[in-house]
Amino acid sequence: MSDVGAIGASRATRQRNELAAMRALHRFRRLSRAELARFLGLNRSSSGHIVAGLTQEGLVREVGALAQARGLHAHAGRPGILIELVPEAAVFLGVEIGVEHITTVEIDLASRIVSANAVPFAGASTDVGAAVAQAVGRAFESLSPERLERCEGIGVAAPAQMDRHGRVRVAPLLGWENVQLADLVRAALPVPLPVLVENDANAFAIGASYGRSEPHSGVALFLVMESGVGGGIIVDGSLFRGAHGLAGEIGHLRVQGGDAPERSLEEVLGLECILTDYRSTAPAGEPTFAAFLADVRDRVPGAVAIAERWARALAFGLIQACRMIDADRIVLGGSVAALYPLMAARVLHYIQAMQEASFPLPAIETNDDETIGPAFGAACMLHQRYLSNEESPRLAEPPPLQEPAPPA
Amino acid sequence: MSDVGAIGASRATRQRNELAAMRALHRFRRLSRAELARFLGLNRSSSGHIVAGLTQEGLVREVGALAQARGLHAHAGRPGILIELVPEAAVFLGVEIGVEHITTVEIDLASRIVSANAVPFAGASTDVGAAVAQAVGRAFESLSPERLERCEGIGVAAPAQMDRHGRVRVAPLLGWENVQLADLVRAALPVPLPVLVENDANAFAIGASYGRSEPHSGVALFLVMESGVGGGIIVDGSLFRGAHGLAGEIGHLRVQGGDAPERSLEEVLGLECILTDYRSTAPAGEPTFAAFLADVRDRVPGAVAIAERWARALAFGLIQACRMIDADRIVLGGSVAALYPLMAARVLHYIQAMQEASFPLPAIETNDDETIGPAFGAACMLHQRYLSNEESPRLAEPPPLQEPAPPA
DNA sequence: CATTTATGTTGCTTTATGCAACAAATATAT
DNA sequence: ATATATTTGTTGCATAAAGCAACATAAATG
Repeated sequence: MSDVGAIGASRATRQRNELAAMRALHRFRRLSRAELARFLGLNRSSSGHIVAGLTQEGLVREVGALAQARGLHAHAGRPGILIELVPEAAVFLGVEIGVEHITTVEIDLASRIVSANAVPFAGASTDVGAAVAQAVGRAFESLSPERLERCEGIGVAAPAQMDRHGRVRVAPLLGWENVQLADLVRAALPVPLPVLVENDANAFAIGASYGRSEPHSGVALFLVMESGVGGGIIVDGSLFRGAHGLAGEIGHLRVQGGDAPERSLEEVLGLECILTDYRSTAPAGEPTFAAFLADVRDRVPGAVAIAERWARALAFGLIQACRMIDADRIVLGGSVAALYPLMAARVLHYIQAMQEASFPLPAIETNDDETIGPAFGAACMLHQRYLSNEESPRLAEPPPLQEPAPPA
Repeated sequence: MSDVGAIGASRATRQRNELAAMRALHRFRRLSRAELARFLGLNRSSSGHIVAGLTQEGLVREVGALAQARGLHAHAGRPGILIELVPEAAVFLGVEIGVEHITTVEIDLASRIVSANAVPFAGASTDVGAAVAQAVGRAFESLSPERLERCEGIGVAAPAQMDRHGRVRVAPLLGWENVQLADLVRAALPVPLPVLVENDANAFAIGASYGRSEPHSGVALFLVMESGVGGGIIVDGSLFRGAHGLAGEIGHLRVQGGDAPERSLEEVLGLECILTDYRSTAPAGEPTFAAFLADVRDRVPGAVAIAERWARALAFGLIQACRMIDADRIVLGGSVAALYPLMAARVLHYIQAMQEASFPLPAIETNDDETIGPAFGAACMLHQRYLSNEESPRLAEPPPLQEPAPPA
């Protein structure tokens, strides 16, 4: 049953407040008990109790006797003892099953990357079972027994349409269809663990928006532009999946061609289209994307024309998207995103030309943190779930062992 | 500060659980204490305490000694005493400031319409202050003193872009610009009350989706097609506003014209476009929409051609929208929606023709409940807020009066 | 050095939920 | 009709979490 908003026994209240405290510590890295109390709206003594409990569970600790903000805006008063999450207290795994690679990431309780890894993988020619086995195997390969014991879940990202129950409707790039992916993953685990699966673009969006100290309150659209174009929408810090997990799939928008028949935006914005066009322009040898970028930078007319077309299509897509979801922040990722800085002015020009002035313009950035990707996002999903109230693995723990009451 | 997930003192817990109980009673109309306990995940005795408290506050009552489901699936066991909300316990007002009318609605604690009213109004030629004064005046006009005392808020809907602080950026149809609408409304109130303002399409969407016993879990897109075309998105039962309250504004999508220059979908789908085209086709006298509908029904070629163009544009718009927000339910409202039943097959045909088979199709309905409109939705917004935990007016009440503790 | 200010801790109080037991009211079986 | 089973509503009592107030502590400030 979904959350109906009721609070149960005292212990449930404490559980909830402990998780709220941990979320606050995750967000702000370090807080004194008093700051925590203020942020949570609780009494200082309650905050102290909660920290004591979490400390005993090994989930938080006092950071070396460091004290409060000195220097600028120095306070009078006794400095607080800063508390932080114990990073080693938990492990979350993320895997991306891509078309060409399997990428694995391990993050800790502070949602920081402990290790990351990528290996080549023949996605299109591997059947689901083998792919999952290989991916899960990779994820657990380098996990020491102690960390395995601390593992709180694994997330799997793949270029697939999946519903909220972990069933894959169809994954054209991998040749999957109608697969209970979550169950397959569960079956492949060395130990029972919480499992989440998610579309790769959605996972990317989560990863790219997770853990900022001030979660963007608004609507952010994350695009991943490679051969295909995927997208994910983050609303007030959490993923908007849509009814079937397809929200934000901007790549399938119909693009208006004054000349050609309808095409999907993906066919215009994607790497393949760019390289095909580039090949016909520059017959010399190898039409790599890097060479194309260089040509655009050097203002080679043919390349510039292609880039111009790209910019116009991107502008059109972003406008259509913003009409619907009213995003105020757009983040471009994937290798093709490198083209954006060269064409930013043109894209903005087209955007302004195509819409009335009263419509608020979103901020457009490129994602330059290369460590962030679907695998990281998949791990973050587990991290987020672990720190959330609903269906938290911790809530599913057996009731805390109590010493048998001494006979009175 | 937004909700950080922490729970305060015992009294806050009770408050929260009381509200959860009221939400459950709103959703299911009548529940026994035991059913309520099961639904909330609380103990039966706790449920009893909560019901006792709410009864004393006059918010719920036992419905005449009616008992449990007899007849089909009859139970053994003592029948429960059904509890229901006391409808008269609260009043919520909703007003729509339209271009041609001011509509007012009064609903009760069960979110049922107590009274509704509409008067002609010259929206475009009235300044904001006068419009607000007139609208608020209308809303309170027929409210008896007792019900005024029970009034828990007023919602105002208008065809305007507004942010989440109640500021209107621009409202072309009313000639407003940069107005602090919420403040104006507050100033016009006879007594201080919670105020919410919302875009009319968004308010319509809330009204059309509110109070169903099983809130649609998924994404629903509500369209209002009149002279203009507005839209609102409901996700799992609550409004998705977007970053600036513009989400779902499908009317401003760019439509691909094989022939004409770019147009907004509104210009193609709206009443005006239809009537203009119709006028040029049927030169005889008065080109009303009703006449147009009749002609379409009679298969008059000129009218059918217009309707066909309309169906194609609608299909295009819906597909673009569903690409972005992945809706699984679409509800068409406004007077133009009457055209849909005649063209449903064509619209579906175009939709299927325009997208690949793997994309799940949304269900499309027309809204035929004429009582539902932006004014009702605006009132529902207040109702929803009243029963929600965040910023509930009830939480802002002064602490319950306690008899001074008898000196021990 | 005294003062001010803020932190962390410690008993004690308040209060909401859980539990167990019981009476009440109905369906079902004998 | 009677007995049994089942479910409901109520009532004390136990548990436990948060609030409150007071106090010792530790720094900044004058």
